[in-house]
Parts: sequence; C-alpha cells; structure tokens
Amino acid sequence: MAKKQKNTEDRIILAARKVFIAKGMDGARMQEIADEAQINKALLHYYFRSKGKLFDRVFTETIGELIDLLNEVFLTTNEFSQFINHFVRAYIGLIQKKPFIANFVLHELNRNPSRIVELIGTSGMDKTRMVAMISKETRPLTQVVTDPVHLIVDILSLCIFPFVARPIIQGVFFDDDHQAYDSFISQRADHIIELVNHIVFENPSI
Amino acid sequence: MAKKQKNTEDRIILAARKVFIAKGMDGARMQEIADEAQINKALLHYYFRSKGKLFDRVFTETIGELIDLLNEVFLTTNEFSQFINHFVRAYIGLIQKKPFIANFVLHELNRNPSRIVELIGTSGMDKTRMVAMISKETRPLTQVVTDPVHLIVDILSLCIFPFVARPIIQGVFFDDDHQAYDSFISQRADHIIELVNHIVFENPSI
DNA sequence: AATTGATTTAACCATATAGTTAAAACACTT
DNA sequence: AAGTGTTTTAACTATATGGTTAAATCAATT
Repeated sequence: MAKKQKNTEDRIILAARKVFIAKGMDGARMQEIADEAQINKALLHYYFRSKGKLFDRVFTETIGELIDLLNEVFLTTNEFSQFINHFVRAYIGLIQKKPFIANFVLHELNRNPSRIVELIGTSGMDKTRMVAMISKETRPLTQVVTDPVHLIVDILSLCIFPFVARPIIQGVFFDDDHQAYDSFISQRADHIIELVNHIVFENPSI
Repeated sequence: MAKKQKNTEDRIILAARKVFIAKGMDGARMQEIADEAQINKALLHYYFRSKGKLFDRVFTETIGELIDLLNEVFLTTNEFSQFINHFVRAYIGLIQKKPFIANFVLHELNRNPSRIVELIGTSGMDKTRMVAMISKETRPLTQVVTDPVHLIVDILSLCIFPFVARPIIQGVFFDDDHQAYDSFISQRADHIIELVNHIVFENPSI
C-alpha cells in the first residue's frame, strides 16, 4: 500500500456531502468534489465508479442519520411528553449543526420519492408504535388533536420548516441579520415544546 | 405577422414553469421546455434569449403569486382570527392546486437567497403591520405566544411543510396511498385553524 | 404581389462534463 | 529489491447541452 495519509474514502465522502448538499445532485460537479477532497478526478472514479453511486452513498448516509436519530429518541422514551422534549431538541440540534441537510433531503426526495420510502421502510422505524403512544396519551385529553398523524406532522413541520425557509424568514423578519435569525432559532425548541404541551395537555408543562 | 395560433409566449411560460418546477433550474433542459410547449429550440431562444432569463421570469411570477395572495388576504382582514382563517385556507388551497410550487421556491431560494429577499422587499409586503396585529391581539391572551414571529413561522410551517415532505408523509404514514394522503391534507386546514385558535385564544373557536 | 413578422428546419459551434485510459510516481510491505 | 495497491498526471472520448445561424416556409397585412 501507499500514501494512505488519511482515509481517502472518508475525505471523498465528506467532500461529496458538502458539494451535493450545497448544489444538489444536478448542480454538483465531480471536479468540484475532487477539488474539495484535494484529490483528482481519476482517483475519485477509482473509489466511486460513478456520480450516481457516490450520490447514493451520500444520500443514504445522510437520511440514515435522520432516521437513526428518530429511532434512538423514540426507543429511549416511553411517555409522550418526554418524547416531545427529546425529539424536538435532538432534531433541532442536528439541523442547526448541518443547516442545509433538510433542504437537501427534501429536494432529492422529490426527485426520486420511491427511494426514500424504501430507505425508511428498511430502517426499522416503527410508525405503529409511535402512533399508538400518541393515541394513548392524547385520547382523553384534548379536542384539538383528533388524529395522531396530524400531531406528528405538526411537530415535524414546526421543527424543520424554519430551517428550510431560512432565507425568507431571515430576510423578511430579521432584515437579513443572521445573528437575529440564530437567536430566533435557539428559542425555537422551547417554543415548540411549550406549544405542543399546550395543545396536548392543555397546560404548558416543564 | 403569422400563425399566431395561440399566444406562444404564454405557452412557453406554461411549459417552462412545468419543467422548472419538476426538475429545478439545473435539472431542466431547454429542449424539454420546447417540446412541452410544442415548439422548437430556435423559437424558444427567439422569445427568451437565455435559460436564465426564462427562469427568472418563471420564478418571479411564481413567487409573485404567493406574495400577492399573502398581501391580498392580509389587506382584506382586520382581526387576527379572521386572518388565520383566510390565510390558512387560501394558502393550503393554492399549494394543493400546484403541489410542487413550494418545493420549487424553497429549492431555488437556497440556490440564490438574495434574489428572493429583494423580490419580497419590493413586493410591498407590510411585515410590520402583520407583527403589530398579532402583538395587539395576543399580548393579553396567552403565555405560549411570547413572540409574534414565532406564531407566524408556526402557521407557515404547519401549512407548507406537509406538502414539501409529501413523499415521506405519504410513504410512512399512509403506506404510499395517495388518496389517504389527500384526505389527510383536506383535513389539514381545519386542524391548523383549530390549533392556532387554541394556542392564541385558548379556546378552539369556529 | 410585396412586405413583415412568426415559425420551422437543420446544421452548427463552443463548452462543460462524466467517465476512461495508460503510464508513471509513490509509499508501504515482504 | 521486488511487489502491491494508491495516487498523480495528463491526455482523451463521448455526449449533452446552451446557444447561434441562415435559409426556407407560412400566414396575415398592406
């Protein structure tokens, strides 16, 4: 073997991720990925035969992160209020670290919807248990949440959308001041948790 | 003049819109737009010098629709509960008719954030009035909504995200049954209105 | 009939890009 | 030193694509 100065494959994946997330599958250029990884195109193809294969790898890993996090939070909590707390904080934390991840997934999602459904299907996410937990906890409590799925979608929407629409929110409400936007986002988790608790338990707990 | 069988420019715009929305700026092909408009590439360039110009036109018109709707709803309502009602129904109705519009705007938004901020800036949207209205109505009423901007973002999130994430929601919660998803969406407006009324007025009105 | 603008045809150019290839250099192991 | 897998270099192919061009055609106006 030779000059394995650092794991080249990892460098490539990292670079590919950066470029793909920033520009999407169509907008990304293999040359740019190679430059970003500080190697040349030939070596890039030496590791990953084609752009498609490289993209698949990046995409699978990226969405895997999201699913893993969901699963982890989901499996370590029993009751709903605890779940909300963990989930909202964990998800917002993750997206805050990698702000473009949500946009990336959503865009490629619509370019190739079937793949994601597959991925999620094989990821072992137990949607039934999730729905059951919410039903059990909310049934006797509130008239707002008649369908658990609405509640789940509510929570996802409230967590993810503010990142996806960042340029609009920052531009319109904060005069393009990214610090103001950041401080808005850091209040976001608390706000969502309060909101959800309010509609589910009809009092703002915690 | 000759064979102006129908307004060609409109046909082009319509076709361009379809293709751009489906594939994004990068993924779209001028040839495909020409085919879709049932003309040839030469004529396409005869009307719109470049892909960029055509895209600008489509994008501006598309986001203009959204902004116009917001303005209209906003200017024809005085009190907040009325505003919520109009806004939620109008927005969900619009996106339901053109489901990919949200994804399109959000994706291109992140490709070129500054343009949208400009567009919104010159569109005459009066964000201050909006915030003022919400502040006035919510100040004495609730402990959940401490910042009007959070509430606005909440409403936008709840309305738009379910469309943006359609493949996930449909795949995970409805076993890819698009009818089930559609019926979910048609309950969506009522649910959001109830939810927002609940957190703002602490009772589910209307 | 002559003019004019809209539209087609079809070839063409320039460029960007994914992907290939072959040879050499390199670093590490044996 | 020989061998092995990694990396570079650099040229190359094939193709797709945005955009152009020139000539012809077509339909309506004058």
